[in-house]
Amino acid sequence: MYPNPKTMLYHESPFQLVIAVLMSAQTTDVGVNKVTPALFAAYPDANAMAEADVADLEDKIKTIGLYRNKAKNMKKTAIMIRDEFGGQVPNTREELEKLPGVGRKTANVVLSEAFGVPTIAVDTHVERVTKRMGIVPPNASVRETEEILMARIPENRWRDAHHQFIYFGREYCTARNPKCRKDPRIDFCECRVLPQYG
DNA sequence: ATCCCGAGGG
DNA sequence: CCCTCTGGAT
Repeated sequence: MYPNPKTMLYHESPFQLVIAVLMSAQTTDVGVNKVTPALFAAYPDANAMAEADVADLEDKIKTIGLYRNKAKNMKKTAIMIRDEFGGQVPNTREELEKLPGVGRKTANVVLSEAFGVPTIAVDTHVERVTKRMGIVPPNASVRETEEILMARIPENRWRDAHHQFIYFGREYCTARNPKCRKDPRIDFCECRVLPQYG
């Protein structure tokens, strides 16, 4: 199931991936993909976005959540990549997390998608799905969740597993009204009986 | 712990 | 109406 998993975020370079993932916080990838074509047409790389007017960045991404913070962080990130990383997106987690608006989850996505470094980025879907499945204890932090999953899953499958959890969470093991509740094939998922998942 | 924050779904 | 969406900074 879920063959050839990859990010759904539109991008044509590591820089565009950083910006797209930065924008995806608390926002659907469909919503991000709706604004990135025009955004990247105007500002295709770090040098261009570093010179952007923040008000214009806001205007171009206005339809996504948290857009003011994101527009500000996008410009700062572009400037930092231009001035401190020689115009190239850094390929270590430590450097990536120096970029404003880039935390561990975003850095992990960029590392695995752009640079082939195996990671498991823990987002809202990964956390919900793995906790419901019982792979991760309910009270585990995001960081603990990542470590438990890395210990449990072979390294060469980390990247795919990340996407598979997300697809499964999006389409089936949804936050509200999970499909398992009405699926006769499923009789093991605790969502069926535990009211807190209803 | 709180804030940011629009679109889409139920 | 309310909840959720590939979070991060303070």
